[in-house]
Amino acid sequence: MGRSPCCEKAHTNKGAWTKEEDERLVAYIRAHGEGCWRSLPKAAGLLRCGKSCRLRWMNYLRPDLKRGNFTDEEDELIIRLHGILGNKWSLIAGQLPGRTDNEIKNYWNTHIKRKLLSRGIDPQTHRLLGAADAAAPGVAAHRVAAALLHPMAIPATPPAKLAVKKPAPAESSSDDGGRSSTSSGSGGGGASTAEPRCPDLNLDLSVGPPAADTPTSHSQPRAVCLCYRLGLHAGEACGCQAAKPGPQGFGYFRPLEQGQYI
DNA sequence: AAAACGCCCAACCGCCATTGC
DNA sequence: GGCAATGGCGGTTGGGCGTTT
Repeated sequence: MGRSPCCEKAHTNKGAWTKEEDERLVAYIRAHGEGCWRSLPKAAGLLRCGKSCRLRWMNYLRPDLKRGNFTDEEDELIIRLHGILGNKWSLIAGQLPGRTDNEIKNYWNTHIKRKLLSRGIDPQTHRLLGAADAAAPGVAAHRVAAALLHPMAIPATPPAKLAVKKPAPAESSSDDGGRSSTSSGSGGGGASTAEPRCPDLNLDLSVGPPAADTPTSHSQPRAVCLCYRLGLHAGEACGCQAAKPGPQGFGYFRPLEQGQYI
């Protein structure tokens, strides 16, 4: 069941953008804002597919983008977030102001993977390379790797899929909003289901040595609830908002401020 | 100096989720 | 409820550029 192409490829440019195309796109968005990407190319006089325009704007032309090398702090943050979120580049990008998912993805593939490998850590699983077999039941070797990376927060396994849905359709995209509202603003899907989301994340943020018998029992349980960051407040749809570090052991973290990192 | 090689990153592609009719 | 349109995301590709031989 193939889908129709997003545009008439016969009449669209491909490949690198020219300066003139960039200027047209920027001028149009400045005048009209980010609107319907489908119709934007025609309205802006561009022979480009709408998706291509969106990508160009998001990844290159947006005025709030931070260019230049990643700092060591950003490096470590990406590593830690990847440990929590897996290849959810848009979610990771949501935690790094001025960075795009594409940029982070590229940076991961070109730099961080090698960096982790040089540390003897599998970049995909965040486990120590070759140590998984030796791990005793319930004592995952990657916790050791996680501890090497950072004293907190590496999950037992990256979540296969975060149950993320837009909490409310009300706010349309604005500035970075399209991305951040979809990414960090999502997660409200839980609002429609009684099923607690956070336990699904399987966040294992133990710091000390885990209890030998059960993987989920920790002497000093500690976890980050991303629900808050994802836009859930006051107990919406989250089993962990009970969240006093109580029986469930979930800590409840404030959303990050600008320039503040996990 | 030139060819070969490797790296980096912008852009494309295909799929999935959401929205509107 | 079903379908099509659209937006968004993650994986992959390929051209440009710097480095090595």
